Amino acid sequence: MVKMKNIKRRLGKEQWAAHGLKMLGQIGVGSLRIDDLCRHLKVTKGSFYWHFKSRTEFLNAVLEHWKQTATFDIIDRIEAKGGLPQDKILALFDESNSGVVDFSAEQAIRHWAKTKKQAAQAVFYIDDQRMKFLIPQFRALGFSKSEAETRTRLLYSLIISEAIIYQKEKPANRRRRQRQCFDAIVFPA
Amino acid sequence: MVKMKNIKRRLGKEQWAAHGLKMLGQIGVGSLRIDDLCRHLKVTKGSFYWHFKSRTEFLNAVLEHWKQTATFDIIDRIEAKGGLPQDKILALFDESNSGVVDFSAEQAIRHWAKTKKQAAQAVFYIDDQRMKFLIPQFRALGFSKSEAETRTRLLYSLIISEAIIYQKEKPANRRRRQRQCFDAIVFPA
DNA sequence: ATTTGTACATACTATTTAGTATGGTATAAC
DNA sequence: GTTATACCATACTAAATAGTATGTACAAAT
Repeated sequence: MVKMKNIKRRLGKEQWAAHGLKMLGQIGVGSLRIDDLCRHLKVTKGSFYWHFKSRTEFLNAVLEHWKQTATFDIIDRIEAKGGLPQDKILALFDESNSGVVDFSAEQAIRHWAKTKKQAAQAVFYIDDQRMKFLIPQFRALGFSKSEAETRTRLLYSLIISEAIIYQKEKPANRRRRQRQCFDAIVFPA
Repeated sequence: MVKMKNIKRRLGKEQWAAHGLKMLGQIGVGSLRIDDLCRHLKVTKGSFYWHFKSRTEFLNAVLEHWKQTATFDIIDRIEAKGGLPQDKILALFDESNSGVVDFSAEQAIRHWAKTKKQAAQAVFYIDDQRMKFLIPQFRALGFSKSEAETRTRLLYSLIISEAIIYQKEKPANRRRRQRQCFDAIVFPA
């Protein structure tokens, strides 16, 4: 009754948010113009301002969408799949770099967090959630509490950096290099 | 018509670039407005457009300033000081996190690199320079070529992440945590 | 003291942009 | 069918913004 199917042409809030997140990742908050967004979605501002009362409200929706898709959904998928601790760790690492999930907005949002408190809170919360997921996996591998925290930090730093540092490598080379870094963290000699 | 009563200090290109870089780190390229920059420097656009023929040209100058201050100057200082390999590595790590050098623009520029080819080239070049500095230090510590590259990557990822991941820790705690990560990379058990 | 070149102010234009007002259209519910 | 609601277009306004034109102030060299 309440739920309504989305037919091709007409857009819902989620689709606006999804496209907003995509643009955010490409050009950043400061450059995100409503006109451009509308042009990209082939609609006009009349539509935009029906869904959102302001640019700010829209950006908040984008932020929520990011929290959901770039963290909760990923962790849910991994937990549902199950497996050994090292498999879960590897799964998180892979999802972050295989383009399955769009990590291009990470950078933009982290920078955005410097000026917007809401973005800062979201980023802090998300970092915490992701690391809280990783720590028990390392503990299950036999690392001490302190060691598990350190290894989590190292791996999380690697994940973030891989999403941020510009690479010119061929995919195969990159994967081999990433694997070496991964092993150095998860399976220290 | 109004006479100038106050003697103001006049600005050079470097000072414009330095303030530009500072603003860039705070708000990002997309939000960097010339009017704001002028207001911040307490001058008007007449001055700005005397030094730079356009916003784009100004941003290029900012980029050059970043390359100089955030990389070349740092490496020069460390090399001048000398010391053991592990000391140089630690020095680079410390300079990146101790607020001695303003790393706040790193994020902004890396994101900027997604849309501006010149920024992308600069970032790639700078990453390469920094890692090229680190690799020989690890080799001097006895690591194999492959191992040295992996450890360099891990440390560099840590450096970038520490500059990007929002922290709420007390400085003392943070330094201890960083030290543990550092040791895990440089002095593996 | 006059000239020269650097640095800045003031006042303007053209364009872009967020947001509004209002009317139209497609779809689901009746 | 008709109606209600969700979605979108058109046409505006006011403010912001990049860039220009022109005149002024100051310091150093001549």
